[in-house]
Amino acid sequence: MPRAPTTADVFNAVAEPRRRAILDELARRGPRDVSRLVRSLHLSQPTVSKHLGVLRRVGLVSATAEGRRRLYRLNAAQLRPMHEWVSRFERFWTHQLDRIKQRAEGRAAAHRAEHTTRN
Amino acid sequence: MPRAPTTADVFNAVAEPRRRAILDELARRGPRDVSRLVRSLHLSQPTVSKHLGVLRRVGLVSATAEGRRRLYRLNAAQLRPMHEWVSRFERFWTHQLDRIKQRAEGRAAAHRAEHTTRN
DNA sequence: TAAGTATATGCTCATATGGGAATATGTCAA
DNA sequence: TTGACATATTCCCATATGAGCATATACTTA
Repeated sequence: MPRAPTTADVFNAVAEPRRRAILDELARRGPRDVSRLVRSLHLSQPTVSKHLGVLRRVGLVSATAEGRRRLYRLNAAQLRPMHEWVSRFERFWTHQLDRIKQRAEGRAAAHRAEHTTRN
Repeated sequence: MPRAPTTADVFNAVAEPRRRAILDELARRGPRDVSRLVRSLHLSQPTVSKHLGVLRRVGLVSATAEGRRRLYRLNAAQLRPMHEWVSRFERFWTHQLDRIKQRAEGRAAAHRAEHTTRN
């Protein structure tokens, strides 16, 4: 079974640096039309449109026709599951205690490894 | 310029569901060797090894030789930049106030687009 | 209606991916 | 040593991607 259709989920959509750039831009400056994004991100128009297409498909942005231009607006709520997923790991670098525990485990394993075998 | 080598960064590494599963497992149960992961995740051994390879390359896990098996251990700190990036969007779904503000910005921008310059 | 502007799409190309199967490598046990 | 186990790597294949270019679409304005 080859790779699954990727750009169909938020994690993959956001894995593309330029798509993150687009989201950043929309978050910072509010709704923007395509040409404006093209100018601020220094990308070709088709490239921007395609990335916006991916973001739209996963619901991270929505577009409203505004004459012949299209206003894209951030729909950040779709990032929530991702935020929740990463947040589950927050404790690993936040709490001193966990850091210590983790290091201790590390040492134990290293110690074990050192003595069980000779490499 | 075709696509950039992807699995070279954390965002991409984590875009793969099975790789997230591996990280989840390591986070929940602590260090694990490959066969154990193979069994709990119901994936083939080569598949697991390959995914671990990607995770290792981006620093999300580290391995210590433990006899003929290899103990993989989570290195969640690498997720921090990602956590920080997503967190910047947290306000969009957390605070009622921001939600309202966002809509207001949206309207303002729409208004501007309609009335200001023609590109 | 005919240009002109703003966006979206289609096509092609080079490359990345992930899985499966087979195999290499390294390690332990008898 | 030899054979069993644990893990990594290689090869092949089908498919996904992203970029550039050209073109289709839509709306707007002269």
